[in-house]
Amino acid sequence: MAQEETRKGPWTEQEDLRLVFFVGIFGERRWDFIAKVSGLNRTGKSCRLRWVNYLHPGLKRGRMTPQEERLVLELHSRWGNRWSRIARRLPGRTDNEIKNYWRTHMRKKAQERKRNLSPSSSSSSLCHPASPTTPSTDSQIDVVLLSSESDQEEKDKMSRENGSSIVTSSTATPGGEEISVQDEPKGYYSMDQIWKEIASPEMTSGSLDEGCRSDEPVCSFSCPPMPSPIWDYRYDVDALWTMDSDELKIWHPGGDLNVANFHHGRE
DNA sequence: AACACGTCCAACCGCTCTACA
DNA sequence: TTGTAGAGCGGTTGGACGTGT
Repeated sequence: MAQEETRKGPWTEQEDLRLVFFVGIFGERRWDFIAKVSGLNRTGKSCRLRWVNYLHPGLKRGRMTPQEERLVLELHSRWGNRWSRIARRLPGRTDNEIKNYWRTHMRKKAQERKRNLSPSSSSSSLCHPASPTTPSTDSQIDVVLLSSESDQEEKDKMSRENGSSIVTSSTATPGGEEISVQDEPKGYYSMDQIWKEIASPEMTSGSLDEGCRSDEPVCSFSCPPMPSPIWDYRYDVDALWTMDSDELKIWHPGGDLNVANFHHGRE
Protein backbone atom coordinates (compact mmCIF):
# COMPACT_ATOMS: atom_id res chain seq x y z
CA MET A 1 0.00 0.00 0.00
CA ALA A 2 1.40 3.34 -1.01
CA GLN A 3 1.62 5.33 2.20
CA GLU A 4 1.84 9.05 1.66
CA GLU A 5 5.20 10.35 2.73
CA THR A 6 5.33 12.22 6.00
CA ARG A 7 5.51 15.93 5.47
CA LYS A 8 8.40 17.93 6.84
CA GLY A 9 9.42 21.54 6.79
CA PRO A 10 7.47 24.70 7.31
CA TRP A 11 3.83 24.50 8.21
CA THR A 12 1.21 26.02 5.97
CA GLU A 13 -1.73 28.06 7.22
CA GLN A 14 -4.04 25.23 6.32
CA GLU A 15 -2.04 22.81 8.38
CA ASP A 16 -1.97 25.21 11.30
CA LEU A 17 -5.70 25.67 11.18
CA ARG A 18 -6.30 22.00 10.98
CA LEU A 19 -4.01 21.27 13.86
CA VAL A 20 -5.62 23.93 16.02
CA PHE A 21 -8.97 22.48 15.24
CA PHE A 22 -8.06 18.93 16.14
CA VAL A 23 -6.23 19.94 19.26
CA GLY A 24 -9.39 21.77 20.21
CA ILE A 25 -11.26 18.54 19.88
CA PHE A 26 -8.88 16.06 21.37
CA GLY A 27 -6.83 18.22 23.64
CA GLU A 28 -3.07 18.52 23.92
CA ARG A 29 -2.49 14.82 24.15
CA ARG A 30 -2.21 11.80 21.92
CA TRP A 31 -0.21 13.62 19.33
CA ASP A 32 0.23 10.60 17.16
CA PHE A 33 -3.48 10.11 17.16
CA ILE A 34 -4.11 13.75 16.31
CA ALA A 35 -1.56 13.54 13.54
CA LYS A 36 -3.35 10.57 12.08
CA VAL A 37 -6.93 11.61 12.50
CA SER A 38 -6.32 15.13 11.30
CA GLY A 39 -5.09 13.93 7.97
CA LEU A 40 -1.95 15.99 8.36
CA ASN A 41 0.90 13.99 6.98
CA ARG A 42 2.99 14.98 9.95
CA THR A 43 4.39 13.04 12.83
CA GLY A 44 2.87 13.42 16.25
CA LYS A 45 6.08 14.98 17.39
CA SER A 46 5.91 17.53 14.67
CA CYS A 47 2.34 18.38 15.56
CA ARG A 48 3.16 18.74 19.21
CA LEU A 49 6.12 20.96 18.49
CA ARG A 50 4.12 23.17 16.21
CA TRP A 51 1.43 23.51 18.82
CA VAL A 52 3.72 24.12 21.74
CA ASN A 53 6.04 26.52 20.01
CA TYR A 54 3.73 28.41 17.76
CA LEU A 55 0.03 27.74 17.95
CA HIS A 56 -0.60 27.60 21.66
CA PRO A 57 -2.98 30.43 22.56
CA GLY A 58 -1.04 31.54 25.60
CA LEU A 59 2.15 32.28 23.78
CA LYS A 60 3.81 35.62 24.10
CA ARG A 61 5.43 36.96 21.00
CA GLY A 62 8.06 39.55 20.57
CA ARG A 63 11.22 40.46 22.32
CA MET A 64 12.09 39.48 25.83
CA THR A 65 11.49 42.16 28.40
CA PRO A 66 14.41 43.19 30.60
CA GLN A 67 12.72 41.39 33.47
CA GLU A 68 12.43 38.22 31.46
CA GLU A 69 15.98 38.58 30.31
CA ARG A 70 17.21 38.83 33.86
CA LEU A 71 15.09 35.95 34.94
CA VAL A 72 16.46 33.81 32.17
CA LEU A 73 19.94 34.71 33.26
CA GLU A 74 19.19 33.91 36.84
CA LEU A 75 17.44 30.66 36.13
CA HIS A 76 20.09 29.54 33.71
CA SER A 77 22.67 30.18 36.37
CA ARG A 78 20.79 27.79 38.57
CA TRP A 79 19.70 25.10 36.20
CA GLY A 80 21.93 25.34 33.19
CA ASN A 81 20.36 24.40 29.90
CA ARG A 82 17.13 23.16 31.37
CA TRP A 83 15.15 25.19 28.92
CA SER A 84 11.77 23.68 29.48
CA ARG A 85 12.16 24.17 33.18
CA ILE A 86 13.15 27.76 32.70
CA ALA A 87 10.30 28.24 30.27
CA ARG A 88 7.82 27.15 32.89
CA ARG A 89 8.82 30.19 34.90
CA LEU A 90 8.28 32.49 31.98
CA PRO A 91 4.63 32.28 31.08
CA GLY A 92 4.06 32.62 27.38
CA ARG A 93 7.60 31.76 26.47
CA THR A 94 8.64 28.44 25.09
CA ASP A 95 11.74 26.46 25.77
CA ASN A 96 12.65 26.81 22.15
CA GLU A 97 12.31 30.55 22.32
CA ILE A 98 14.41 30.84 25.42
CA LYS A 99 16.96 28.49 24.03
CA ASN A 100 17.26 30.51 20.86
CA TYR A 101 17.37 33.70 22.81
CA TRP A 102 20.12 32.43 25.02
CA ARG A 103 22.17 31.22 22.13
CA THR A 104 22.18 34.57 20.41
CA HIS A 105 22.00 37.17 23.13
CA MET A 106 23.73 35.55 26.01
CA ARG A 107 26.53 34.07 24.05
CA LYS A 108 27.15 37.45 22.57
CA LYS A 109 27.04 39.11 25.95
CA ALA A 110 29.33 36.50 27.37
CA GLN A 111 31.80 37.16 24.63
CA GLU A 112 31.62 40.88 25.22
CA ARG A 113 32.03 40.32 28.88
CA LYS A 114 34.97 38.07 28.33
CA ARG A 115 36.60 40.79 26.29
CA ASN A 116 35.94 43.39 28.93
CA LEU A 117 37.06 41.30 31.82
CA SER A 118 40.44 42.20 33.07
CA PRO A 119 42.35 39.46 34.93
CA SER A 120 42.10 41.38 38.19
CA SER A 121 38.37 41.95 38.12
CA SER A 122 36.63 39.46 40.30
CA SER A 123 33.22 40.87 40.99
CA SER A 124 30.25 40.52 38.75
CA SER A 125 27.75 43.19 37.98
CA LEU A 126 25.17 40.47 37.89
CA CYS A 127 24.70 40.01 41.54
CA HIS A 128 23.26 37.09 43.27
CA PRO A 129 19.87 38.00 44.63
CA ALA A 130 20.63 36.28 47.86
CA SER A 131 23.31 38.82 48.57
CA PRO A 132 21.28 41.64 50.03
CA THR A 133 24.31 43.69 50.92
CA THR A 134 25.45 43.91 47.35
CA PRO A 135 24.83 47.35 45.88
CA SER A 136 22.20 47.48 43.22
CA THR A 137 23.27 47.83 39.61
CA ASP A 138 21.49 48.06 36.31
CA SER A 139 21.96 44.42 35.69
CA GLN A 140 21.14 43.26 39.12
CA ILE A 141 18.44 40.70 39.20
CA ASP A 142 15.38 41.91 41.02
CA VAL A 143 13.30 39.00 42.00
CA VAL A 144 10.33 38.08 44.03
CA LEU A 145 10.77 34.92 45.95
CA LEU A 146 7.60 33.00 46.11
CA SER A 147 6.59 29.42 46.23
CA SER A 148 3.93 27.43 44.51
CA GLU A 149 2.42 24.09 45.32
CA SER A 150 4.49 22.26 42.79
CA ASP A 151 7.62 23.87 44.05
CA GLN A 152 6.66 23.09 47.54
CA GLU A 153 6.50 19.47 46.56
CA GLU A 154 10.00 19.60 45.22
CA LYS A 155 11.20 21.46 48.26
CA ASP A 156 9.62 18.95 50.57
CA LYS A 157 11.16 16.17 48.64
CA MET A 158 14.51 17.83 48.76
CA SER A 159 14.22 18.59 52.41
CA ARG A 160 13.59 14.96 53.04
CA GLU A 161 16.55 13.99 50.97
CA ASN A 162 18.98 16.57 52.18
CA GLY A 163 17.65 17.51 55.52
CA SER A 164 17.91 21.11 54.44
CA SER A 165 15.39 23.86 54.25
CA ILE A 166 14.88 26.47 51.62
CA VAL A 167 14.88 30.09 52.56
CA THR A 168 12.79 32.48 50.58
CA SER A 169 12.72 36.22 50.46
CA SER A 170 11.15 38.73 48.17
CA THR A 171 11.63 41.85 46.14
CA ALA A 172 9.51 43.62 43.59
CA THR A 173 10.61 44.73 40.18
CA PRO A 174 10.26 48.36 39.23
CA GLY A 175 8.06 47.39 36.35
CA GLY A 176 5.57 45.79 38.66
CA GLU A 177 6.15 42.35 37.27
CA GLU A 178 6.68 39.73 39.85
CA ILE A 179 9.57 37.49 39.25
CA SER A 180 10.41 34.95 41.81
CA VAL A 181 13.42 32.93 42.60
CA GLN A 182 14.17 30.93 45.63
CA ASP A 183 17.44 30.87 47.37
CA GLU A 184 19.41 27.83 46.57
CA PRO A 185 20.31 25.80 49.59
CA LYS A 186 23.21 24.18 47.88
CA GLY A 187 24.83 23.60 44.57
CA TYR A 188 24.21 27.14 43.56
CA TYR A 189 26.18 28.71 40.76
CA SER A 190 26.93 32.39 41.12
CA MET A 191 26.68 34.62 38.11
CA ASP A 192 30.41 34.92 38.14
CA GLN A 193 30.70 31.22 37.89
CA ILE A 194 28.20 31.07 35.13
CA TRP A 195 29.93 33.70 33.10
CA LYS A 196 33.13 31.86 33.52
CA GLU A 197 31.43 28.75 32.30
CA ILE A 198 30.05 30.58 29.31
CA ALA A 199 33.36 32.10 28.52
CA SER A 200 35.20 28.84 28.77
CA PRO A 201 35.33 26.93 25.49
CA GLU A 202 34.96 23.60 27.18
CA MET A 203 31.69 24.51 28.76
CA THR A 204 29.29 21.69 28.42
CA SER A 205 25.56 21.68 28.67
CA GLY A 206 25.44 19.46 31.68
CA SER A 207 28.01 21.28 33.68
CA LEU A 208 25.54 23.41 35.51
CA ASP A 209 22.94 20.86 36.14
CA GLU A 210 24.53 18.71 38.69
CA GLY A 211 23.80 19.76 42.17
CA CYS A 212 21.36 22.49 41.36
CA ARG A 213 18.25 20.68 40.50
CA SER A 214 16.72 20.60 43.88
CA ASP A 215 14.19 23.38 43.75
CA GLU A 216 12.48 25.59 41.27
CA PRO A 217 11.99 29.30 41.54
CA VAL A 218 8.52 30.43 40.87
CA CYS A 219 7.70 33.16 38.44
CA SER A 220 4.46 34.92 38.84
CA PHE A 221 4.62 37.21 35.87
CA SER A 222 1.38 38.97 35.53
CA CYS A 223 1.53 38.87 31.79
CA PRO A 224 -1.76 38.53 30.01
CA PRO A 225 -2.08 35.64 27.62
CA MET A 226 -0.85 36.74 24.26
CA PRO A 227 -2.40 34.88 21.39
CA SER A 228 -0.08 33.36 18.89
CA PRO A 229 -0.37 34.71 15.39
CA ILE A 230 -2.80 32.17 14.14
CA TRP A 231 -5.16 32.84 17.01
CA ASP A 232 -4.58 36.47 16.65
CA TYR A 233 -5.57 37.14 13.12
CA ARG A 234 -6.77 34.03 11.43
CA TYR A 235 -10.10 33.57 13.01
CA ASP A 236 -12.13 33.56 16.09
CA VAL A 237 -11.48 30.16 17.57
CA ASP A 238 -15.05 29.83 18.61
CA ALA A 239 -15.94 29.97 14.98
CA LEU A 240 -14.51 26.50 14.72
CA TRP A 241 -17.28 25.24 16.90
CA THR A 242 -19.95 26.85 14.86
CA MET A 243 -18.77 25.44 11.58
CA ASP A 244 -21.29 23.35 9.82
CA SER A 245 -20.57 19.83 8.74
CA ASP A 246 -19.78 20.80 5.17
CA GLU A 247 -17.05 23.11 6.33
CA LEU A 248 -15.68 20.43 8.55
CA LYS A 249 -15.51 18.03 5.66
CA ILE A 250 -13.10 20.41 4.07
CA TRP A 251 -10.96 20.06 7.15
CA HIS A 252 -11.07 16.38 7.09
CA PRO A 253 -10.27 14.83 3.75
CA GLY A 254 -11.94 11.57 4.67
CA GLY A 255 -15.16 13.43 5.10
CA ASP A 256 -16.15 11.20 7.99
CA LEU A 257 -15.55 13.72 10.69
CA ASN A 258 -18.54 14.50 12.74
CA VAL A 259 -17.83 17.04 15.40
CA ALA A 260 -21.07 16.32 17.16
CA ASN A 261 -19.60 12.99 18.15
CA PHE A 262 -16.74 14.56 20.00
CA HIS A 263 -16.88 15.86 23.47
CA HIS A 264 -14.60 18.80 23.33
CA GLY A 265 -15.21 20.15 26.78
CA ARG A 266 -16.00 23.65 25.69
CA GLU A 267 -18.95 25.64 26.78
C1' DA B 1 23.31 46.94 -6.20
C1' DA B 2 25.79 43.14 -4.43
C1' DC B 3 27.86 40.78 -1.04
C1' DA B 4 29.13 39.26 3.65
C1' DC B 5 27.91 38.71 8.08
C1' DG B 6 25.02 38.41 12.11
C1' DT B 7 20.53 37.53 14.17
C1' DC B 8 16.25 35.31 14.67
C1' DC B 9 13.43 31.48 14.87
C1' DA B 10 10.94 27.41 13.10
C1' DA B 11 11.69 22.81 12.72
C1' DC B 12 14.00 18.37 12.97
C1' DC B 13 16.70 14.70 15.28
C1' DG B 14 18.00 11.67 18.74
C1' DC B 15 17.76 10.62 23.25
C1' DT B 16 15.45 10.11 27.80
C1' DC B 17 11.52 9.80 30.66
C1' DT B 18 7.03 8.02 31.88
C1' DA B 19 2.90 5.40 31.92
C1' DC B 20 0.87 1.29 31.14
C1' DA B 21 -0.05 -3.48 29.89
C1' DT C 1 10.11 -6.94 35.95
C1' DT C 2 10.09 -5.95 31.26
C1' DG C 3 8.70 -4.19 26.80
C1' DT C 4 6.49 -0.67 24.25
C1' DA C 5 4.39 3.59 22.83
C1' DG C 6 3.75 8.21 23.68
C1' DA C 7 5.49 12.42 25.38
C1' DG C 8 9.02 15.57 26.51
C1' DC C 9 13.56 17.60 26.31
C1' DG C 10 17.92 19.54 24.68
C1' DG C 11 20.91 20.13 20.78
C1' DT C 12 21.38 21.39 16.21
C1' DT C 13 20.38 22.98 11.59
C1' DG C 14 19.02 25.89 7.94
C1' DG C 15 16.46 29.52 5.85
C1' DA C 16 14.67 34.26 6.12
C1' DC C 17 15.70 38.65 7.22
C1' DG C 18 18.28 42.85 8.63
C1' DT C 19 22.39 45.55 8.54
C1' DG C 20 26.87 47.14 7.36
C1' DT C 21 30.37 47.71 3.82
